[in-house]
Amino acid sequence: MSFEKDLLQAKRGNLGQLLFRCSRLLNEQGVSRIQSFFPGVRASHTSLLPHIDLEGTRMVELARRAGISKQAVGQLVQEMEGLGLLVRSPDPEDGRAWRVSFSELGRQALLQGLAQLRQMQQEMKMALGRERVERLVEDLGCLLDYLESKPAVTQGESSVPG
Amino acid sequence: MSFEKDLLQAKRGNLGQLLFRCSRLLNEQGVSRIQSFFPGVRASHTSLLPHIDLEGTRMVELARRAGISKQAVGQLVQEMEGLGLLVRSPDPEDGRAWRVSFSELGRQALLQGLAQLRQMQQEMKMALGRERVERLVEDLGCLLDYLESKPAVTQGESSVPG
DNA sequence: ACTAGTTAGTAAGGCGACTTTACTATTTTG
DNA sequence: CAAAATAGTAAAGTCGCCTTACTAACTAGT
Repeated sequence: MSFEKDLLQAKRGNLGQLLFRCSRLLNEQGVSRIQSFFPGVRASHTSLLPHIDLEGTRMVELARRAGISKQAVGQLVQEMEGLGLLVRSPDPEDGRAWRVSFSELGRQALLQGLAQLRQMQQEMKMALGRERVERLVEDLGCLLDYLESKPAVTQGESSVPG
Repeated sequence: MSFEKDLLQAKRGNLGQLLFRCSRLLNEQGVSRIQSFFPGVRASHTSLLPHIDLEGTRMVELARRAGISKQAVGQLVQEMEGLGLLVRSPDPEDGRAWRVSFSELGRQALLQGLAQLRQMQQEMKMALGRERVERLVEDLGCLLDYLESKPAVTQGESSVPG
């Protein structure tokens, strides 16, 4: 039970740490690229985009898909509506509901954003090799499936020493 | 230039999205395990732990290593000191400075936490295969090196349509 | 048709994890 | 020894959420 050894081992090759830092860096770089040609957009906005269907999506459905509260979605949508990227139109089938969809400007901005992402991935492939990047995507997909399948915490009590 | 096609392609196999979600899930599961036998610890606390040396580390150095402000470190350290996990002692070489180090309880709690992490990684290897997990760690290491070597934004202006 | 219960969305306030700006107390340097 | 740098603290602000509490609209049961 050598504390130092455990500690050292934990520092290098810690999957969680690696994931966290990669995720943060990649996200920062992506967002800063997008902001450079579309100021006002923030990182949190982008989390909603992949969940908006072309024919429009209800806010409650966006909240469900993104895993955040209706109120948070409300705020994000309001901000992006203010930027002219999204539009809300009343749901024809339900007087309480609204459908959120892309404006024409939003569609074009999104296309630009996607082009940036493709370029980033391209640069990454040039630096790391196409194979490695594709392998990474595949392995991460497996990992995500695994993590999402885990039913929260499966653990008996442990005693706290001291 | 089909919008639908681009959108669909972006949704599946998006490295950023994968990283973000894996990172978040893994972190949540790890923290919830740790909390189950050591309540009061929060996710943000753990971000500091790998940077605390055995012989103690100055707060300004912790801030530098963790990439956050001195004030943020100050708050985290204060909270963990309150939990009895860390201790601050005046730096013998500098009257302004304090050295942050683990208390005996903190060391034991950390050992338990590390054991949990090892167990998580073990379960993961059983589910995904040892090879895949090790490959993932290695590839993520490469990706991190690449991302950290990038000098912020290298980009010319793009015109915003509209 | 009318009440009861559910659902879509809004409002207000709070919290966690930071940051910025401004400060004090030391230390180093010229 | 004065000037600049550095370690840490204090206070207030920001961002991205959540919880609680509501209104308005829809749906089902009688």
